[in-house]
Amino acid sequence: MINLDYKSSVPIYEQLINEIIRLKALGAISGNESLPSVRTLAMKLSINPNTVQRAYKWLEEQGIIYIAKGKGTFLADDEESEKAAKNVIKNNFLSAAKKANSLGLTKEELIEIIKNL
Amino acid sequence: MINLDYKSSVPIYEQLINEIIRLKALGAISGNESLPSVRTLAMKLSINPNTVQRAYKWLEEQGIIYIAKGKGTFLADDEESEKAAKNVIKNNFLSAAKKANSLGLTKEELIEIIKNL
Amino acid sequence: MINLDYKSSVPIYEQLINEIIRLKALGAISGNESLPSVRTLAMKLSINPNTVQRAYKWLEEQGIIYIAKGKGTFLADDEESEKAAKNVIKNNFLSAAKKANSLGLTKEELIEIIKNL
Amino acid sequence: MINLDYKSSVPIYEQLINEIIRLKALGAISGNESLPSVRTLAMKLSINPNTVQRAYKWLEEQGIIYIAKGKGTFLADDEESEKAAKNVIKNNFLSAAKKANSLGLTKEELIEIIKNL
DNA sequence: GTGGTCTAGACCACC
DNA sequence: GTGGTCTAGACCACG
Repeated sequence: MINLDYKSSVPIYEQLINEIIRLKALGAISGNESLPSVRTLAMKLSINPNTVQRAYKWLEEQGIIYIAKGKGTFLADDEESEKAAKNVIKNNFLSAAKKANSLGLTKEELIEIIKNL
Repeated sequence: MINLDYKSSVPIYEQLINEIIRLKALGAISGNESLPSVRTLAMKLSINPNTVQRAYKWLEEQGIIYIAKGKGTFLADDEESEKAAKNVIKNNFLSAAKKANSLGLTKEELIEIIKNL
Repeated sequence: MINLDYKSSVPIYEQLINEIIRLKALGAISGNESLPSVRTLAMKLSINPNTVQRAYKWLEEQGIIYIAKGKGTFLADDEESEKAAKNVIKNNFLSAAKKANSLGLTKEELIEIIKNL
Repeated sequence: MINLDYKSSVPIYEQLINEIIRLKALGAISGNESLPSVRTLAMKLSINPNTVQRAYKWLEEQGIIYIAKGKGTFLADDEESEKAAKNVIKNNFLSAAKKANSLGLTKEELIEIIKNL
């Protein structure tokens, strides 16, 4: 199930990207399974088709999904897709960690925070 | 030394906030020391005074600096300033960690990333 | 109806904040209703969009309204909004009461004043 | 003893006014007693003489002190001074109460706040 | 269309 | 001199 927070300052298209990655990580959707069409998903979520398109496009650029014109949109091959998604997430987390570290938090403090998640 | 990337999508005032926190963490500026005036810093960085002021105001709201109208802007007492800054940084890092975790990275994977920083 | 005193020493954005809270308290606007766009309100009040935005941003930080980028600005859910607004007002009144008390007015005198409002 | 908070957003001259009224209310200084000269007080508090002057001037306008040229500055006649000071404080508190009331707090809520001071 | 950021430059209060 | 507010008007990201 895709959850969006329309009040959040995080752009909807970004939330949508995260939700799709999250559902994949949970196993709720899996390799080569087809995703709803842009229009269908937009209607279901009451959002603008452009917004869905934007999310799909980004996911395709990262190799997480692939778009077969005229046929539909699909999760990429399991292994490849998995790797691509993890890479994106790792990089985001990495830069957040680097930033916190450069701003004065030690590695030990960072690890402590994670343990208490 | 303050470095800004004028082309970045990260707002300048936000970069400026980070830079000031970073300089404090490095010990380049410390307790109760005065910061450049809004106008002076704006000229030095070739940005608008309003942008500097926005950064200063935010830092004051967080308790990292304090502003004495008509006199100038100063770092808060070391202890207080330190605590306020750490809080901000921790919260930022915490939400990044939560996100990565919800998107499928385990705590162990996160810790591994930090160790390799 | 929003009333501003352009000659007052009270900043316009602050007056605007108060007016919006007041209209909410009066029930003139209520839960999840949309507020005028930044530009529209600025034109109606003959003030600068930046000034409206500053008020909106502050109200959002307090949880009284929420801002959906690209869509508009809305009152928060009734309950949440109510609580946030009361908090702000209480704090303001509290500091005024503390001040009057420290300057020599007894609690009884303060209560007397309120009864005669 | 006069206490000023140089970090506060409240202007120094206003804090000084409050402190003098407070000391009078506490009985630490009383009727027709002389106040320090502008210069002396400015030096003692490490502030600008203009700032002291401004506070004295305002207090005189309100009838709380009187300035005898060449002789010094004095608290006004006890009764008169008392009344003038109370008036100022009452008016300030009154407008704060009115504001809170118009923004949605009932008289009962206001009284409750005062009881818990 | 919406809000978010930024510039250029003005005027004010405070010290 | 300092910071605080405001205007006029630009450009951008988002839906």
